[in-house]
Amino acid sequence: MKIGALAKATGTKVETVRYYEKIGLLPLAARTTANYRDYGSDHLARLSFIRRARDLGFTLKALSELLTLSDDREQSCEAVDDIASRHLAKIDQKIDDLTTLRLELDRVISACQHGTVGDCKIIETLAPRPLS
Amino acid sequence: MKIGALAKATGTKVETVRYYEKIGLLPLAARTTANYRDYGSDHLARLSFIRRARDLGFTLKALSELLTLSDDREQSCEAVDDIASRHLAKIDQKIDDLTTLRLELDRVISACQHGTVGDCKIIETLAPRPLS
DNA sequence: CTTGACCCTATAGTTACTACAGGGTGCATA
DNA sequence: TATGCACCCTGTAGTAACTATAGGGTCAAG
Repeated sequence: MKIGALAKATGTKVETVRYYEKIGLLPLAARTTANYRDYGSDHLARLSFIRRARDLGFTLKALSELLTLSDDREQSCEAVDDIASRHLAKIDQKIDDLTTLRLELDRVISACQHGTVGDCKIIETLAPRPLS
Repeated sequence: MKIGALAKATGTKVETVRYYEKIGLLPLAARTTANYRDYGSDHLARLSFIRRARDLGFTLKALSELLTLSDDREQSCEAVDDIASRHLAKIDQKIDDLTTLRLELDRVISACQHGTVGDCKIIETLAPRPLS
C-alpha cells in the first residue's frame, strides 16, 4: 500500500511517516517504479505500535527502546516494564506540577476585580514586589 | 548590573536572557565600554515578570500580550483576565488528558506478568491486534 | 603576567513534528 | 488526447522555548 493509505490506516500524517523513516524508527520502504513507497503488513504493524506508544505519551527514544525489546520475544519483560513504569512516573509528576500550577493560577484569577490594569491582581502577582 | 547578576536575581539562565532580548521580549540593554550588557531596575522588573509568567506556564506569546497590557495601567483588566482564563482552561485540558493517559498506562502496566516479551501485556497492548 | 570567571556573537542542536517549494505520477473525465 | 485533481517525491525550513558550543574578548585577583 502507498504512504497515504498507511498513514490513514494508523491515524498518522504522511509527513510524519516519512519523518519516522528518516529518523530510522520505521525501516526503509520498498519502492514502486515511480519511486513511491510501497508498504506491507510489517510496516503497518510497526507503525501501529509506534502510534499507540506515542498516544500513550512515550518519547521517541523510549519508543525505540520498546521496539527493540519487542523484536526479541525471549527477552525478559522486565526492561519493558521498567521503561513503562518510568514513563508513568513522569506522567504522575507532570500531573502534580500542572495541578499545583492550576491552583496558583486559579487563585490569581479569582482575585481579579475586573477593573483596570493598574489594580489588576493578575498583573500584580506577576510583577515584582516593590522594594520596601 | 551585568547579565550574570540579572540572570541569578531572576532564576533565569544567561543564555535565556540573551534569547529574550533577541526575540524582543526584553528591551535592548545599555552597554559598557567593554560591550557588556548593563541592566537597571526596569529590566529586573520586566524579567521578573517574565519569569513568573513562564513559571505559571504562559507561552511567550501570551506573556508578550500580558506585558503589553501591563504597560498601560488605564487599560481594562478584561483582556488580562481573558488571557489568563484561556490559559487556565488549557491547563485543565492538559490535566484531563494526562489523567486519562495515566489510567490507561497504569492498566497496561498492572497487567504485566513479568515474564518474557512474548507474553508481555505492555507489548501486546501496543502491538496491533492480529487480523481475525 | 597568568588564570579563571564572566562576557560577547553566531550558529546549531533539542524534541516531534509540520509546512512549503518545486516537481513527478496516476486516474477519471471531458 | 488533454485536463484536472489527488497523491507522491525530496529538500529545506519553520514551530516553541530554550540550550549548547565555538571562538574570542574582558576583568580582577594572585
